[in-house]
Amino acid sequence: MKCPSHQNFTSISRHYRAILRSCIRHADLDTGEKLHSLSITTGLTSDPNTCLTNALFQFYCSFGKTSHAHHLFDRIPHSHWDIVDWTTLMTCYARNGFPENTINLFVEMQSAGLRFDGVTVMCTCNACAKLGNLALGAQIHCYIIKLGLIIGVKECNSIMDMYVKCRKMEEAKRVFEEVTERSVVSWTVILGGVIKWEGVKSGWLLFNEMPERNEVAWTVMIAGFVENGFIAHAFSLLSEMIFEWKFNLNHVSLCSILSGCVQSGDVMIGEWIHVYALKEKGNEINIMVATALIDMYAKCGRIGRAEQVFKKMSYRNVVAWNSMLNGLAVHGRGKDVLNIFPQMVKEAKPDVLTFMSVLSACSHAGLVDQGRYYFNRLQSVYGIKPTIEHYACMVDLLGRAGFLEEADRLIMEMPMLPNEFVLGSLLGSCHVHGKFQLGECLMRKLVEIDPQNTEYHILLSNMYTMAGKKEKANSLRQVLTKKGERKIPGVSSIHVHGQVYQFTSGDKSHPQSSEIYVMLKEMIQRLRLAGYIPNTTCQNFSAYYNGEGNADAEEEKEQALFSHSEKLAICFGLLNTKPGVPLYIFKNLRICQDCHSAVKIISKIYNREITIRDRSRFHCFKQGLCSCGDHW
DNA sequence: TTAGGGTTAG
Repeated sequence: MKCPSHQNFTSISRHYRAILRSCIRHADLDTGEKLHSLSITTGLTSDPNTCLTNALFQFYCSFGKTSHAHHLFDRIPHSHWDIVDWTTLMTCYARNGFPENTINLFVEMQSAGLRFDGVTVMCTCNACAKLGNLALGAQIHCYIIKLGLIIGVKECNSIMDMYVKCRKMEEAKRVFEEVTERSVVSWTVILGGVIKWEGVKSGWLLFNEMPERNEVAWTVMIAGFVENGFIAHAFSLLSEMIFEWKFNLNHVSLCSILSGCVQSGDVMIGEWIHVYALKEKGNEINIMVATALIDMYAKCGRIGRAEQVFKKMSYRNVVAWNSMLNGLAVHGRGKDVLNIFPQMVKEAKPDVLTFMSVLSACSHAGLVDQGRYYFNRLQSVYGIKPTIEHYACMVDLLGRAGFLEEADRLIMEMPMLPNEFVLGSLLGSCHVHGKFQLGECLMRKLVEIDPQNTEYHILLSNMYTMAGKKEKANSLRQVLTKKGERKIPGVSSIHVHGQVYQFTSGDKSHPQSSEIYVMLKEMIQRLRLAGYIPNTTCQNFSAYYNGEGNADAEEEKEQALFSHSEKLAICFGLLNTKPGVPLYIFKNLRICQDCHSAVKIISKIYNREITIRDRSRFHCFKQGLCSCGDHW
């Protein structure tokens, strides 16, 4: 090919830049990339002085292609770098999930002696907010005050947001007070913080004080109600926003509200959002909304609905696949995860999270060989360096299945130091499989790593109790008494007719309490007739914590078991729903062994499907069986 | 270049 003359270069380069600007405007990544290839083959970009490099850099930044953008940034001669180039790359990193790179660039920029401007403040504070990096955020704020720099409302808003995300409400409010011309964004930043850190009720008072409210403010308020289980309020606000104020929900609002549903476990609002999204967009829902729907349905116990949404998607990226795989994994559908995984490989490149779902699916379903198979191929076949989370999944898988020595060996071979999740998981397995020596050794290490956590003492003490080693169990109790620490109380929530009801162990605060306890008594009788034997082996600590000092009496232990929060929630559900209606319960801790076997029988004798989401997974009880197949 | 609400885990 004949080499174009310099004049040609300049004119072609000008055309290319115009096309790239148009690609940005029309979200046309494909054409821009083709143009980039063409510019390389024709030698247009060989001269780094050309403005084309800068245009390509801007182009990749606008599409969030961080590595391409950074490569081009490096190709711009350093003498040509200006503050716009720096902040464009920093914003690109902050927006696309790499806020630590934004911070690194900020530090680099400072050491290069460049002064920062308002945009630098905004994107760096945004990165600090995302990372919870209060130290740097506050430092930038102090620097601005010290130098007496005059900044506008936008910069103030990002500083406020940084404080809000770092849970420094007083500082955020102080900045808010100082802003003379507050915008709707200033108010919304504070609103979000108040809802999160001071409660949804305080947020509601503030929302009503706001001089102006746009769709973001409405979305924040609604999501706040949904997250906190105020479903009726959320519904009335949603209809006011849409029908009276004529606001639309965009894909961000939809995702935000769906994420609230996941927090509170409410599926009613989630279904409403699903219908809205279908009405707006027909059959093709935005990929992020569809992914949020999959996550919401899966985490609200409706795995079948999640699968329906997933199957209807015409294009599925790695995030969509991960949501589906994770949903199936927490529902104990390990075999399905392994069955659809080859399909995923054809459609998207599996990442770190994919394998966490695959390995935890194997773990929850007891598929040891398959787990080993994928773990051994992580690096060699999929090019993924195993993280500590992968090791934790693997230790969990091996430990649950009784391969404790293999799990222990794996911990020794790990290239990083084990954390409390890895060791805690193995201690749990020692508890199940009665391995004292290993258990004792693990607990010593765990106490060093995480001295505040009392769960490990409880586990080990229960192990001693089960083995009849009362002295050792008692000495551990004394350690806890000295420390004065208390166990996190178990709370179960149940959704009935769009309302959330919460129960703690032995709870008598509900207005229907007497009815609930009558129901409970009757239920225990029916359970006993059906062959249920209370499992009090792990009960000594609960009774102890309930303040029942003479907890040795078997009957007291049984009573404590009977009033576990999930049993109370089930009684409430049975009393307040029609026969055959499935019950959905959410628990903050792991379901105990006794409740697990009791609920299996309850599902049969009351002919109800009962789904319990505990801290780590779902248990769907149906006709005397649990979907976890007792692997948990 | 332009602040606030957003999808996968822990």
